[in-house]
Amino acid sequence: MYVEVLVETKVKSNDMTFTYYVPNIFDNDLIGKRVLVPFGKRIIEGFVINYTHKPEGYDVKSVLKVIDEERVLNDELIELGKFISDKYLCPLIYSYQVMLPKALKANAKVTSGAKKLTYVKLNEELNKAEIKVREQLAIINLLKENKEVLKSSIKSKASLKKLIEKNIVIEYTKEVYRLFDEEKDEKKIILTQAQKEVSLAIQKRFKTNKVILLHGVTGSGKTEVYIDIVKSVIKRGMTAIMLVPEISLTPQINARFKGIFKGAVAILHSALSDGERHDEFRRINRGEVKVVIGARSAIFAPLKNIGIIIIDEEHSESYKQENNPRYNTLDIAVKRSETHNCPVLLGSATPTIESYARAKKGYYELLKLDKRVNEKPLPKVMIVDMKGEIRKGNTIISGVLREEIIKTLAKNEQVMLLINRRGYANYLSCKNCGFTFKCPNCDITLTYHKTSGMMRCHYCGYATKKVNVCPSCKAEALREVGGGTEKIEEFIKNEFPSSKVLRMDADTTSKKGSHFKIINDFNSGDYNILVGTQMISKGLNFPNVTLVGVINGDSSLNVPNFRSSENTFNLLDQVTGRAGRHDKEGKAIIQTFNPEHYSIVCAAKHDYEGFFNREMFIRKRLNYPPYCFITLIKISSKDFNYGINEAKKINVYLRDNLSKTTSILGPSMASVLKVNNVYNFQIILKYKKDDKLYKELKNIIKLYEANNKVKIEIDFNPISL
DNA sequence: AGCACGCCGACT
DNA sequence: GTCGGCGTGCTC
Repeated sequence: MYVEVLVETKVKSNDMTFTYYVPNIFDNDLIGKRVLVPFGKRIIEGFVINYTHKPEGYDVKSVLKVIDEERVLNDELIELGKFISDKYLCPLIYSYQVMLPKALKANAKVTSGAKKLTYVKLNEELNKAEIKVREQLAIINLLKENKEVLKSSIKSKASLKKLIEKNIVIEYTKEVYRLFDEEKDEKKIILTQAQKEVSLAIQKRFKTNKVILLHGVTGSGKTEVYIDIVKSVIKRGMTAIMLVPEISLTPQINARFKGIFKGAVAILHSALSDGERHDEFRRINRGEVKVVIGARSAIFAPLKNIGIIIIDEEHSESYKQENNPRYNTLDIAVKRSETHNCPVLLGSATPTIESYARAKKGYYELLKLDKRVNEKPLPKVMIVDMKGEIRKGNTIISGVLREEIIKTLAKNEQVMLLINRRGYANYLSCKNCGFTFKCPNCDITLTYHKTSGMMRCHYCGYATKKVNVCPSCKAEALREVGGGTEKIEEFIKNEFPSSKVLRMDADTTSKKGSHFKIINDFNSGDYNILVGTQMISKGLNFPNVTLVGVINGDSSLNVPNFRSSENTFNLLDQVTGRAGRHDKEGKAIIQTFNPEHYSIVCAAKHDYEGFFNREMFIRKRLNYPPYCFITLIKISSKDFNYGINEAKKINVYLRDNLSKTTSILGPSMASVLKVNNVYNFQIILKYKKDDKLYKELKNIIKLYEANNKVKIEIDFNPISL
C-alpha cells in the first residue's frame, strides 16, 4: 500500500505531498494519522492525507512508524485544511497544525499525549477461598466492594503483588482524562418573552446554513438564549460550538454551561495544560462531547453533526488570527455551516460595521434584543470635557467622577475604572533636553512600570532598569509623561485611602489562574474599586458595580486605523454596560478631550444605530469596508533598504498585473516601522472584485519563497492598517 | 533543516 | 589546475 504524506517542513509548493510505501505490519487505516517518515537525511513527521498507487519515475521510501492509534484529522478537517490553505494562501501543513492541540501536531515537542493509569480488579473465574493472609483478604474485600481500583491507591504493595502472581487479581491499564470538574447544578432558566421569541426565530433556521446576527444590548440576556438554543440542538441529536473571546475572562459563562450540560461539554480555555487540551480534543473526536466552548481555535473542534455555531461578541478582534494562517473565524464557521447545513449565530451589543451592514442588506438575518432582562434602563452616561478640567487642575479624574466615586463608595457599591494603557507612565522624557527612552529593538518609546522599577517595550518585551539621570544631558530632570493603570491605581489609593483597590491588566494577570482570582476577589466584595485595561470591559458581570469611569475615552480614537471610531464606540459601549447589571441602576462617566466626537456621543446615548449611520457615511466617502475589501501585503526585512526596494518592486508588479479597478496604496512604512529589529513595510489593496488577485498574490509568494532576506505576508481583511 | 551541486574567485 | 566559499534547489 502507498500513501500520500504531507510532511512537516515548509516544502516548495503550497500543498505538495510525498509518496511512501506502507509495510504490511502496519494497519491499513491510515488517513488522518501521523506517521514517521525518512525525508532526505532526516526523519520527520507528517500527516497521511490520501491513499495512492506505486509511483513511476522514482523509488519510494517506507513509512517507519504510525504514531496515532486514532485518527487526528477526520475527513471534514482534511477538506477544511485545503479550504484554509486556498483562501489564505498558506502552506497546507500550516492549516492542519493550527487545527490541532499541541500534543497532536506533527513534530509536537510535547510529550503529554494520552494519560494511562494502571488499575486492578478481581479475576471472577478464580476461587478466592484459599486466601488466608489478612492483608490479602483486605484487598480482596476492597475489590469486591469497588469493581476496579487504581493500583497506586493500594498501600500493601507486596500483598497485591502476590495476588497478581496467583492470578486472583488482574492488572490492566486504561486511558483516563485529566479533567474532572465538580459539577454544580444550574438553577432553572426562565426566558423572558423577548428571549423566547428570539430563540424560536433561531430554531426556525435549524437545518439551514443561514447566518443570523443577534444584536442585543449589554445585559439583554444573550447567554440565556444561547443556552436555550444549545439545549434544543442537543434534544434533536445534534451538537454545538460556541465561541467566546478570551475564555478565561468569562468564568461565569463556563460555570453555567458546565452546570447545565455536565460531561457533555468540553471547555477549551487558555489555562488548560497541553495534556488536558489533548484529552478534550480526544473526547470531542470520539463523539463523547455535545457542546464545545472555546476561543478562536475551537472553531476546528471535530464535532460531528453540528446543529449550530455560535460566535459570541462577534465584533471581538480575537476572532482574527494574527499569524499564518491569518484566518477569520467567521469564514471558517460559514464553511463548516455549509458542510453541516447548520446556522451560524453571531451575537453582539456592538456588531462590526461589516456584519451589521450585511444584516441590513439581508445577507444575514437580523434579530434584536433591545431591553435589559432586569427591565432596568441602560446606565446613564455622562461625558466630561477634560479640557475644562485640566484648567481646574484635575489632570487624572474630573470633579464629577470624584464626587460619584465618593457617593458610590458611601452606598457600599463598587466602581470600575477603565484606563486603556498599562504601566505607570507612558514614557519618560527629559525636561532639560527632550530626550526620550526608546526600545533598542523597536521604533517605540519604553513604558515605565513602577511596581517592577523597569522600563518596558510593549512590542518586543525588552526591559531595562529605570534610571534617574538623563543619559543624554546628565541632568536629573526626567518627567513621567502620560499615565497607565499603575499610576491610576496609585492615584486612587491616595485619593480614597479608606477604599480597597484592585488592578487588572496584562501585568497582574500573567500568572496562571490570576485572572480568575482577581475576578473572584472583586466579586466577593472585599474590594471597592477595580482599575483595569480593556480587559475589564468584556463579558464580566459584577452585580454590585453601579459606577463605571473611563479615564481616557480618547485613547483608542487617536490610533491611525480606519476602525478607530468603531473600536472606541465598542469599548465605551461595552464598558459602560458593566454598570447596573442587576437590581441596582448604573451610571457611567466618560472623560474625553473630544466630547463632540460621534463615537463618544453615540456610545453615551447607547445609540448603535446612530453610530452605524455616521460611520457608514464616512466609510463610504473614504472607501473603506464594507464598501470595499482590503488586503494588506506585509513586507519585512532586517535590512531597511533591501526591504523598501523589494516592496517597490512588488508594487510595480501589482500595478502591471492586477485589475485596473483595484487601488494600490504604498508601499509605506507600517504604523510601527521597526519591531524586534525588523523593518516593516506594507502595500494596501482596495477592491470590490478582482479576479486576478489570488493568482497574482500566489505568484508573489512563490517568487519570495526562497528569499530569506525578506518576508512577505498576505493579510486578507486586516484588523488594523 | 541538512546536504549536494555548481559556479566563481584565489591560490599552491 | 584545484580548493573552498556560498547561493540554490531538493528531499518520496
